Amino acid sequence: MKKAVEAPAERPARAADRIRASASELFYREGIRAVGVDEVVERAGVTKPSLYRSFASKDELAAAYMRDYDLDFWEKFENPGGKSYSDAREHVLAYIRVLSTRAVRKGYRGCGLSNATVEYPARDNPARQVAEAHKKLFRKRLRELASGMGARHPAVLGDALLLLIEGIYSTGQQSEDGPAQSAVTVAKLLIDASVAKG
Amino acid sequence: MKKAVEAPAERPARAADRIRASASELFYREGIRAVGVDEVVERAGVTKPSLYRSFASKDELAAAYMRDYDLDFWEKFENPGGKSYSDAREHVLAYIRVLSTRAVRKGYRGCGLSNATVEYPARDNPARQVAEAHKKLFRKRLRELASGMGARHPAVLGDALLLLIEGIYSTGQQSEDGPAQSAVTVAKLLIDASVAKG
DNA sequence: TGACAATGTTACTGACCGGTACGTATACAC
DNA sequence: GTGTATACGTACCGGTCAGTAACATTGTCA
Repeated sequence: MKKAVEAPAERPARAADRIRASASELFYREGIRAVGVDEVVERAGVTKPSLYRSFASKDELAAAYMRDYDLDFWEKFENPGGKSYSDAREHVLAYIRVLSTRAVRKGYRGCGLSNATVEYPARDNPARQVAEAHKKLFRKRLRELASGMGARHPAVLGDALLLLIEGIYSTGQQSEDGPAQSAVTVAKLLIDASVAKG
Repeated sequence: MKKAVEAPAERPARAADRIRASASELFYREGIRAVGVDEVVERAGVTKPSLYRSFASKDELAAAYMRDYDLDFWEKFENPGGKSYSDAREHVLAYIRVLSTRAVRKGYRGCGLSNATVEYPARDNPARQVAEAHKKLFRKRLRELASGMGARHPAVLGDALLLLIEGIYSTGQQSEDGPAQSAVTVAKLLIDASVAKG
């Protein structure tokens, strides 16, 4: 036997990676301030010094969480439900459909980036800075898609969609069966009213 | 001389009231978890035992903050800009106008109730419970106003307005000059598209 | 004057927080 | 083997957190 049949590609998983995964889950579910570094390392099955070898501080770990979240977001946004879309209208509607389905379910926690902005009002916080940069790009992307839909005022439709989506993030964690139920209908209304007919 | 010219109506201000005021300001501006009880009492100019004579715990103080915020909110919502409105459409638009003006300014911190929901995901948290109850009522009130506008589907228009407003709260604290700029335009679009013409 | 209520003063607790000094195990190089 | 680098753990630090015990002080009303 060469290498045994077990462990085909499962490397030991670096401590830093385990910590990132653990932090992402805990920070998202419970909030960043609510989770101590001890809890993060315990869940990761490592020890505290391992955390501080890879991350300068808890704030920097939070920033890493933001970057991971950002990456994950764009994957979900650009391929909602695992599919890719060429039509801008269908693209956005698909994202909102998937999102609002999640958002009316129990335990939904909204957008990790928006939540971090609530937890850290100070502009110089590393996590917040990642979140702010993300939101700026997201706004630009939505304007782009609004343009692709043929909106009379792409900036306005882009903003409208952004406000709607952030509204879903927010209300989704305030109650189950919240207004996110109506999100797809509202989005259609918004788009149709913004796109020149004929 | 009777009572001297000074102090016309400024009673000493009960410790509990000073604490409520101090907590409201600090909790709103910096977040509840970010502010310690020591900071609250110091700003109030009182001492810690005074806090715990009037409030059972920090969580209960936070709940009191939520109730104060709730009261303040309804005053602002029902009389936007200090005026009262009989027309539902004008009423909602006036609120959104005032809100979005605040929301594009530096240092805006969104809705204290929504923020508390982000900080405390656990359903049994006292502050969160007040916030959840508030949001339920707010949704109902918006549906009522949508009905007053003559919407074809008041539930949908109510939800649309709620999603929009929560979107303003959220994006307003993510950046200055955010999408809240477009909020009034979007609200008009939404209302006009939802109300039967003719 | 005396009694009561509200508040301040001081000092403390135990738990938890973020962060670190320092020792240890493994693996590969020579 | 011995050196060396990497990756990790044990044990601890000082500070801050929410919350409390015991007592002193004040103002008010009778």
